[in-house]
Amino acid sequence: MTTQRKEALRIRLDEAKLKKTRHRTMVLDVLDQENTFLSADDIYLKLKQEDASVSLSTVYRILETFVQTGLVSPIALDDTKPMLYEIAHAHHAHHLICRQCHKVIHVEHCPLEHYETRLEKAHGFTIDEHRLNFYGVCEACANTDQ
Amino acid sequence: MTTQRKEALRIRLDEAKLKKTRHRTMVLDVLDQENTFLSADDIYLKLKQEDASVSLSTVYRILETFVQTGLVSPIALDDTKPMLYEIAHAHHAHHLICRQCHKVIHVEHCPLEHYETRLEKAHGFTIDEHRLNFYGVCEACANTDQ
DNA sequence: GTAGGTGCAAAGAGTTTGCATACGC
DNA sequence: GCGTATGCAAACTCTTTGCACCTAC
Repeated sequence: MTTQRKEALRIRLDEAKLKKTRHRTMVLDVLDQENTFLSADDIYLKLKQEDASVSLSTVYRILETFVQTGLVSPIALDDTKPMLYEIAHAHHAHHLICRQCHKVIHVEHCPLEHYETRLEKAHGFTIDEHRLNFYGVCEACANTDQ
Repeated sequence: MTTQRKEALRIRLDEAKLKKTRHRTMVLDVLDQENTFLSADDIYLKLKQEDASVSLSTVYRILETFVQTGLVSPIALDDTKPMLYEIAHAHHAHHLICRQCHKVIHVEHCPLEHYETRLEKAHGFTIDEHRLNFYGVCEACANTDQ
């Protein structure tokens, strides 16, 4: 990790009003670099490669903190057991998720804004969030299949 | 459970090519009656009220069978730990989920069909399914809040 | 009668927690 | 130096599995 990059990560922790510890910086770095859904264990293993002295429970605690401060979003993908996490994106986004390679494509455009208002009126519901994911097979996997 | 209702449930099991056991009928009955998301444990407790001799592992095994035959859909709701299940609906549906009482409103209309085609072309992705859930507060909960 | 469904207990996976120590501010 | 982050181990929750027995067909 370059000094410059490290500094950028530390600034983001600072903005979230969190102590800038080595482990938090590393977890944020991994999530930011990968830019995909990762489990606590995925992150733990990656950290291990750089620094032997990390514990899985710390990763869980850091992720909990990050979720609460909005740095990271938890994602209940499909019917997978371990909870997955991704770096929070500035914009509300949807996902195209490949069932084979688990690659995730982020779709920033949201077609549902007007529809949401209609739903609220129709059902007397106050909506604060929606989650939309598409599942299928990406181009690369479709090609390697044959 | 009336004889008539029991018979209707048994026919549905038969159509799924499953042996019509007492426990399977009961699990299907609970899911059908409640028409909401239930965890394996929720179902287990309800069955216990009618019949003491049921085990939780049987409920899990029945749910797995039902999911495979398409009678029931597993739902990874939000960031909840236990997996939830609901009776499979004939039509693709979306959900309005109340964060307070966990009531679920089913929305049968889907505004995404054309959008999905556009996405497929734009990203070279073959989409086989999408999941759309709205989170917020229902009318009843909003009223009791004050 | 046979294939497969079920109960029980034990194991497994993922996650959380208590406590002593280490570290950021 | 104070408050909190962390490591370790143990506990906890949800789910699966092995095996003997039972039930639907």
